[in-house]
Amino acid sequence: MAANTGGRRARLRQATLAEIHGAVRTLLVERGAAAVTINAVARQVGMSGPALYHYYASHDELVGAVTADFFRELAAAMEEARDAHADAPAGSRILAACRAMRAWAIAHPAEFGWVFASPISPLNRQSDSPRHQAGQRFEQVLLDLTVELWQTRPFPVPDLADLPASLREQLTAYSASIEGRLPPGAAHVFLTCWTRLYGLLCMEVLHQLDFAYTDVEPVFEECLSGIADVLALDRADRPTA
Amino acid sequence: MAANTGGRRARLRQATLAEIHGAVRTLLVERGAAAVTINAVARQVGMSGPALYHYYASHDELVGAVTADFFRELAAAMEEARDAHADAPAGSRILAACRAMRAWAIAHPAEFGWVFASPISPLNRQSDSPRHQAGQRFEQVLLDLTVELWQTRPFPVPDLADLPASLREQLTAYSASIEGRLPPGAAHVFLTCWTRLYGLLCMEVLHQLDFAYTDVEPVFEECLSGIADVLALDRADRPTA
DNA sequence: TAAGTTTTCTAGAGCCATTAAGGAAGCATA
DNA sequence: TATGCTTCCTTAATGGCTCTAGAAAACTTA
Repeated sequence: MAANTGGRRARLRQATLAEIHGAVRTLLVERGAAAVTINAVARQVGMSGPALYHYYASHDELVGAVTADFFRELAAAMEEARDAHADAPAGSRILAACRAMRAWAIAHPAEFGWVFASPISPLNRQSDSPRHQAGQRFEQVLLDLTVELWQTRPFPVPDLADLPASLREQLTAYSASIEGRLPPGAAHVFLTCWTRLYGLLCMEVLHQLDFAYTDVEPVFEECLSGIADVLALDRADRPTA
Repeated sequence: MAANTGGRRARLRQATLAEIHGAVRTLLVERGAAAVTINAVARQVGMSGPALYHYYASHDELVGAVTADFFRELAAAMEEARDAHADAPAGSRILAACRAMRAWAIAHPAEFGWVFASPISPLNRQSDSPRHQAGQRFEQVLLDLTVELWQTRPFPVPDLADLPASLREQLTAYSASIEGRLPPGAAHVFLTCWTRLYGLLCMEVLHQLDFAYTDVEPVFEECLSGIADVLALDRADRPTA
């Protein structure tokens, strides 16, 4: 199946894969998730339905592969924002990365919905799936930045003794899972910020805020401002949008 | 189509509708959303697929009708929590209703996922759809409680002049849409709390927190505690879980 | 009992995912 | 150059799905 990575055959295969991914995305954006069927994708790239099974073993796998693309694209957008001012303090780069995340979501609502606001099939939840891998790289971006902030300018953390035992244990486990790069208390702050950000974007994309807001942007900025408070960022570290 | 509401036919029809709703729910809970097909539901109630079209015009409409059930059930659970201690201050009843919301979500994850964490079809977004109606009743619960709190023990609100113009306009519009029961500043506080609560539950249900938490309960309690702070609730108004 | 209404059925069109079996073309080796 | 392996693609077929159409059955009412 997997040919030598350099040959002509391999290059053709890569081109076909790219075309397939493009067709999936086009269908998703223009006609919705339900329109992304194996048959429709195959038609779009000019082959018969079953031929697609030479590239992906199932519909789920195809969806997972393209979703991984989206994760990588989103991560790249955030990394670009992060690195645009490499000399700026970590705090302002965190906010820049968050804004980049929302900007990508606004520019690509269909893709964002697929990435975040849709149930993940069991296949794609396996830790060796491309989707899971790409998701981890994405999570890494904000985590890395938070670690950097923690090391250069530690933010206030709650007293572990004040937290319920169950939460303390979970935070300790999570801290260990990121090789202790953040101690449990700092991990708690990180996760709190992450939850607020992610929750708000999820709701926006799922149209759960439509009943009150037509433009979520100022709400998002207020959320960022809350995050900046929690992370004790200087006023100087808070570029205004 | 619609018979006299009292007759024997009408009663039979109601019974069949109830049986259909029950079958949908069973399939959803036991075999997932993808298993809820017109054919499977019909098989479950012992009729042929097309017969179901005498009750609902489409798969979407059926899903919307059952989702409306779930909204009503959730709203009822919250109302029950709210009314369990009718003499308690509004603040503690708000927290009780929030806990009831999460309790229902935990007890009925599949249903909750359908209600909140799934894209809404255009049909069910129409304001005359049962789903939309039931959703409004649900939203009412926390809104009513917040209005009561605002009237009995007003919480601090931000200075409108400090908010961006766009947000101010949207809040004014929202305040008008609820007949001014909350002024724009109070509406802002309400929506902020609502967003946090909803966002966290959404993420929990969508398994977006699995990478860090195995048990979200203490995280939820912390979120509630934050809400209690924003609403300036007394310590006495904060029953511990 | 006769007419009308409501419910249900079968048949079928047109999708879908997926599997099976086989043909054509590229490519390496004898 | 001839042979055989690999890759890519095809058609055919299975069994599911939504939804439509038209006929039959059941029940209500006059």
